[in-house]
Amino acid sequence: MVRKTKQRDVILRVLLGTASHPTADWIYEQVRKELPHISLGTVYRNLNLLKLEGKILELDLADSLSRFDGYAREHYHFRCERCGHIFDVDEPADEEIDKRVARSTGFTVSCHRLEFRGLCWDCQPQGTAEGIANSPRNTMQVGSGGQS
Amino acid sequence: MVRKTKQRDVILRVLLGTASHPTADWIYEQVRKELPHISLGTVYRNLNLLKLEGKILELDLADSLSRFDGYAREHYHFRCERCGHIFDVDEPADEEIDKRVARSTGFTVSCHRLEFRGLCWDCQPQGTAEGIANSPRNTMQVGSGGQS
DNA sequence: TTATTTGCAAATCATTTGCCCGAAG
DNA sequence: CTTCGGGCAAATGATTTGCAAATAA
Repeated sequence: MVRKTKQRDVILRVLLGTASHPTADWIYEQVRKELPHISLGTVYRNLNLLKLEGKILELDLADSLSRFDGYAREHYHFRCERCGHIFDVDEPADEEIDKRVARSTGFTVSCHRLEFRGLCWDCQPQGTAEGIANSPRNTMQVGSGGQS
Repeated sequence: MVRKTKQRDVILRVLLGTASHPTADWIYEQVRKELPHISLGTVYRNLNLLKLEGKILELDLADSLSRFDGYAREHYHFRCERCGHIFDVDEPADEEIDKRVARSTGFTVSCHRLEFRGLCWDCQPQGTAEGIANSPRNTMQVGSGGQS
C-alpha cells in the first residue's frame, strides 16, 4: 500500500501552489526550504508516484527537462523561445482533429500534444510594444520559475 | 568555413534515404556500415551542423531521445504508444491557430508542434481489425527504425 | 600549410536505482 | 513488528566537450 509521507505531501503542496510548470530540480529547491534533508531522488520518486495516481501531470514538451503541472486536465502550452518560460494557453482543445487523423490514418488516436513557440511579452523585441499594450492578458495563465 | 567531409556526406545520405525518424544512435549504426571508424560524437556534431544549415530537422517530440528528419518542411507527427514508432501525419498544418493564439495571448507566435498519440496499425488490439482493413494507408508516410 | 574536423575518452546533466536505515501502519 | 519509503551515492543513458592527430582547402 502507498503510505502517506511528509515529503510527498510537501511536494504536492508546492506543485499546487504555483502556476508555473516547474522542473524537478526547482521543486526540489522549494521543498528543501521546508525539508532540508530531502533528496532529489525522493522528489523524482514521488513525482512519478503522483503522476501514476493522476494527481499531477508530467508535461513532456520538447527539450529535455521534464516539467510538472499540478492541474490534471488537458491543455496546450506556449514556450517562450528566449526566456524558456512555459505558459498555459486558453485555446480550447480540438477534439475533432483526433477523429480526423484517426479517419485518415486508420490509427487509434488517443490524444494530442500541442505546443506553441514564440516570444512572450517580456521577450518581445523593442518597438513592437503597442501590440502588447492592449492585449487581453487574462486569457491565459502566466507561469514563472523553473528554467535557467 | 564549413568543410565538406565524407562523414557528414554519409550521415546526410542515410537520413535522406529513410522515411523513418531515426535517433542519433540509429543513424550512427547505419553510417558505421560504411565508415566503421566514425564516432558517435561526430554523428552528433554533424547532425547539429546540418540542422543549423537547415538541411535537416530535429524533431523535439516528447520523450527524451532526439529524432531527426531529412525533410525540412513543417509537418505533424504521430507516436505509437506501444511500439514507439513515429509517423508523419498528412493533416495540413493549421496556420490560423497561431494567429488566434497570438491574438488571445499577446505573444508573438512563430510556430507550433503537434504530436498525436495512440496505436498504429500493427499495435491495434485484436478484434478492431475491420476498421483497419479499409483505411487509406496511403494518406501518410510510414516510418520504421529508431526506437528500442 | 593551417584551420577545421575527426576519434576517442572523459565530462555533463537529468533521471533512476541499490542498499541500508528509519518510520508508517 | 513488518514493510514501505527515504537518504545517499553510485549507475545510467543521451548528448557534449577537450584534445591531439588527421585532413580538406
